[in-house]
Amino acid sequence: MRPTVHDIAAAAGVSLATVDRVLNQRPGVRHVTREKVETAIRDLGYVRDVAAANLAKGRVYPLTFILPASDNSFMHGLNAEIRTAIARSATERTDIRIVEVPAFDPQALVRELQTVAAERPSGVALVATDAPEVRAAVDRLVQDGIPVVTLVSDLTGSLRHHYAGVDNIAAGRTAARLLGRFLGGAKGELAVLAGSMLVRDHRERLEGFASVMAQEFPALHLLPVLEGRDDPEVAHMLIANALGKNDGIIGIYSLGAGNRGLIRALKEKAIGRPLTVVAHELTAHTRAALVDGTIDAILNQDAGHEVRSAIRVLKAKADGLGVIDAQERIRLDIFLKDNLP
Amino acid sequence: MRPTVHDIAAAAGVSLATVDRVLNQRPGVRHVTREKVETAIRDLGYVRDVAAANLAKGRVYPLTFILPASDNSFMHGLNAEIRTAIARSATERTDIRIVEVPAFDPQALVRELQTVAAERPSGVALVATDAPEVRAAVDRLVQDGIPVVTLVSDLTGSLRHHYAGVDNIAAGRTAARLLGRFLGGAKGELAVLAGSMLVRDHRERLEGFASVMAQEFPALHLLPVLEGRDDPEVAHMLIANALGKNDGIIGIYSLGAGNRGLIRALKEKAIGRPLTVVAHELTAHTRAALVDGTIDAILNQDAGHEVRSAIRVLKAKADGLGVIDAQERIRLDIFLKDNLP
DNA sequence: ATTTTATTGATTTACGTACATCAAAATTGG
DNA sequence: CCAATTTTGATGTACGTAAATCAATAAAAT
Repeated sequence: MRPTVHDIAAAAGVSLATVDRVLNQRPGVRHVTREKVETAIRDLGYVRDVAAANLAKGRVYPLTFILPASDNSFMHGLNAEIRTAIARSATERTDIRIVEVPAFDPQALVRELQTVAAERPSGVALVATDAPEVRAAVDRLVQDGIPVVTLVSDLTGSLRHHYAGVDNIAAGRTAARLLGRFLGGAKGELAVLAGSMLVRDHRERLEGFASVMAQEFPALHLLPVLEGRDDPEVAHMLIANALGKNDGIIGIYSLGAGNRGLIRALKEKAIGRPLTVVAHELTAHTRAALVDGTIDAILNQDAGHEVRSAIRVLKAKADGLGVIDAQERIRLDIFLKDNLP
Repeated sequence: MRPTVHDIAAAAGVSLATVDRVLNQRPGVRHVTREKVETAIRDLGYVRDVAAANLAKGRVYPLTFILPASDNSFMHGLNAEIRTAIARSATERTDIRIVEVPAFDPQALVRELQTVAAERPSGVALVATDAPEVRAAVDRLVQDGIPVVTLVSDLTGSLRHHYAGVDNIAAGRTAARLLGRFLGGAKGELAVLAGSMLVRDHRERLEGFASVMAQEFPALHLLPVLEGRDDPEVAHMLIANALGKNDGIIGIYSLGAGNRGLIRALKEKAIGRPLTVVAHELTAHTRAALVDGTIDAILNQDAGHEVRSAIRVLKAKADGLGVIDAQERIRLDIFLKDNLP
């Protein structure tokens, strides 16, 4: 049987009230007594029954998710996953709120972080915009004792407790090797379509991609990055244009959103032309394109996993508990047409 | 605030005891009364607080994992993951037992299932051997009201509640496409190394592999399957032998265990020879081989995820609750040297 | 109409923890 | 050494549910 507070009290030779004071760091316990209790806790291997504790406290976890107000499939999907999690709130004792802030606007994000901090939620998850002032604002939250996890886009160098997202450098490297190997030693040019070089995850993907290409596939030459602002229309224009005037393009890496435009351009301009395409994010559009052969591979991060992981981690941190690292690692999914879910 | 049993009692105009009788399907409630209570439950959207219920019941979930006594890295890893889960038993209210049975022996598995059934655990997870008598034994367990999930290897057509493992046909298809694309249109022969064709997952992987190869890569010719019995020594002998007498082999698909022997054979016999290799299961050996270029891609199933998923599902089923399907889907991991965890 | 049986209500205890209150004991300061 | 203060103990209530007991009522059988 697992030890209870009663066992601790008996073992330490103190009363239940004292054990409670130690456990919940309430004042009024002498140093030596506190140590006796802590020793007993360690000796018996006591772990607080979180379910019972939460019941007694009537605890709920108010969590705030701060997302950029971007209009693309991925963000819509992320939003939907959070709303699904909200639907489970009753059973999970969470009280989740979604806040949207203008995309790519550090100031707005900082202001929102301050507003959120004032509400003292049990935890905050945010899609980080990579800027020093955001880092500072996050650090302030953490120092205030509020657990923070970054979602999808990390904020390295900050004090955030956890990052629920994929390793984007590895993603770029993986894309490069897939593309390089699929092209089987052919010589030619590669177009790279990104959302914006101002976003950290896009920069990182490009960095990983370029480095593997340079080292291992010298026969493939990278054209200057096309910035589609994650907008299908812009992406369409850029890709159609590039394919139109450059016959040497044999491969495309789309590392951002807005793939709807990319796919349309491919269907118009690349008929009968051998083109190997690797894109990010599995959506209805990219999925169809993968099945019909327009796209050769899709790299994906599972938004549902990211959201559930963020919630688990925030709850655990709020309770001062550890997490199962392997479980919280967000994996890079590689989809070919054969292993679609 | 979420409704409690008291609210249900008030709404239905009955006493707490009656609500309890309905909720826990105890006898002594008239049909009409039962319906009144059930209506109130539905109207108020009552969901039982599982944490409080478990606390009151002092509930633990005795779970039994039945594994084949196979001596390969994957089974060792699976075993280790279950032991890790056992270490979390205290906080998760589980009481997990591992039982080993001779591998590939339906009779032994059936006997064990009967023994286990007699102990009436809250749930059973088993690595299924595909045989009619096993199916029947599993069905008996399920009809007895004991939740059953298959682990790693499924038992289609049985009444098992859930399968915690990957889609092996998709895995084989994916391997075929990776190998085919990496070989870039070259013409030649492919060696396939399996454990045993008596195991369902191996048969399925081969089936998927062969079908994509036949349909989409006609220039590649499959040699007869080599059965290495998941044994490194046998695998080494078979592969060394095949490479020695067939110069036309340009690719290898290893769909079972025993990759240590495969890797050794490759290092001895394939120096300077262009060979594309796709293997299953990420272990210390295959990982090193992927990094040094001996293997080109590894397909993997995360044993930790499988075990945690099996436990979550068994607990949920034992409580008559639903599961989050997307969360319980075991994904096929594709590892290139760039996205290793 | 009376007995038997089936339903229902009322009430209590328990699970493990949190938290509050008041009294008792120990320690500290002067 | 006494008073003031700090520390500790004892005890009770609460959280939402489970489970048991016993009394009370209703319905069915005789």
